[in-house]
Amino acid sequence: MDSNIVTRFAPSPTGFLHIGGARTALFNWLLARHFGGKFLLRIEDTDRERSTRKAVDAILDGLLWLGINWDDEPIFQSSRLNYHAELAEKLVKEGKAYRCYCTPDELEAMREEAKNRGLSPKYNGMWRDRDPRDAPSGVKPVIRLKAPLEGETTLRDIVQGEITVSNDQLDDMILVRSDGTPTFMLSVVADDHDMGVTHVIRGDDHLTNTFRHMQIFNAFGWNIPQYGHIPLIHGPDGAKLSKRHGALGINAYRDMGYLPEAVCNCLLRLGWSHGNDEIISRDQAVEWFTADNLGKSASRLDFSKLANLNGHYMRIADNDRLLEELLRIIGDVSEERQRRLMIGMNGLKQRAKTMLELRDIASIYVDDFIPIRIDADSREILHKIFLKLESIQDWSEENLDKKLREFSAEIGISFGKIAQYLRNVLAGKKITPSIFEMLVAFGKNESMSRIKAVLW
RNA sequence: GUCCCCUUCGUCUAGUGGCCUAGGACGUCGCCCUCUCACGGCGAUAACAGGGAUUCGAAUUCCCUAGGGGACGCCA
Repeated sequence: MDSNIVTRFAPSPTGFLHIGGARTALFNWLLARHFGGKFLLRIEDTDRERSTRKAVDAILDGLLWLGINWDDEPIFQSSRLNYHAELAEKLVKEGKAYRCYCTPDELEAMREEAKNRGLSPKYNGMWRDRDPRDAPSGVKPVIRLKAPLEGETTLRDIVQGEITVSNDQLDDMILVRSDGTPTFMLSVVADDHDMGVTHVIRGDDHLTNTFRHMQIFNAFGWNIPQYGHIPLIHGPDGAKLSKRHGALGINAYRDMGYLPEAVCNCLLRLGWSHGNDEIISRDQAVEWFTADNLGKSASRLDFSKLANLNGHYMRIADNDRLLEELLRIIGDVSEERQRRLMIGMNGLKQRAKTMLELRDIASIYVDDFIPIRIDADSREILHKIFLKLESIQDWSEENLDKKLREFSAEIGISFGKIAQYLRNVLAGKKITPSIFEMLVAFGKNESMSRIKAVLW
């Protein structure tokens, strides 16, 4: 492998970019970046019924959000349909493919028969060597590949190792439909060849397709790319990912408050490892990633691990970036409140595992103040605290800390008690960042007026 | 039904014949730190699916069984 490697991600735009697709894209991207090659994008929109522009946008946005960029312009497979059909025609001329006039009913009967005989359900080659002059009139034919009948096909998969399948397991697949449009099998092969793709990492649900793809490559006499089939990601219950659990669009993860670098890191560790390393930056991943350490067994997405990773990336994230992202979630707030958020961000971000949690904790700096009610004893102590605070000029965390601890010793009330009063009065909550941080974030004026509002 | 793949703590994984009385991370549970909550630190918990074979020696190689997954369309 060298800098000439070309990888690709080829989603079909029939829905959003789900977590499995995102991981496939990430692996291909990393492989290309690691070796200084190219990462290309191909939109497989040949199923006109189900493909939508909206889905294309969702996929592109999702990739961009994850920081996965692609080289060259994305290729839309639909624009190459005629060309693909011509290629098939060429194979027919060369005797490597043929027209088949079977009806759906006949095909159904064949599969049924094969099944009854204990074989895998497949086409029986009925028109393979039949004279085209026997063609029934009025039936539009499909074009099928003359696949080898004997021998076996061996795939040297860069993840799964050597896999051999007997050729009699594979039937003469359809290359061109009766309406003249090429099938996925043909289009993928032709496009991968034309795009110069050298390495394909994809889900192992494609494993059996790969043997078919190889036969088509061979029919054309083209070089076959290196394949690496990675296991699918399963839901938390071990079953196939479905809408119920993790099969959400990547945008859903953003909505749940995850940072893209956390999602990437989590995805990267699902099926790939580098010794005992867990937290792996993007640059580090590019440096370390090769197909050698890809795992062969299926894995599940663990949200608590994602959350842990996300907490880490939030803690090391720039405060202004977090503020920007927070404002995106809660909408715009006054300058004064933004100022408080920025001052308090260090304390806020280490208490949140997701942006949503950050939003909740940050509410103390954003929500309108509602004075709590206190009893007479508390009022007396709070009044003393009020007078003390009023006398403090240097409104810094260090000085407030020093002065309030001295004060605690003077009046013989534990510092914990004092902190508890202040916390409750300033924020109206029992769980908050440090009281000094809040005092500074609110500023002396606001802090004093909040205490006043409770006292009187 | 046929073919293919997979199987180490609850989860993600390290491990490529001796360094493994199996390591790390998340989770969980304790303790410490401490103005609450977090963060951080320390510790505990917990796994080689089962059975054969090869070998002086097997989580690591081979075979069988079981369980799980995937593929068998004029979808991609």
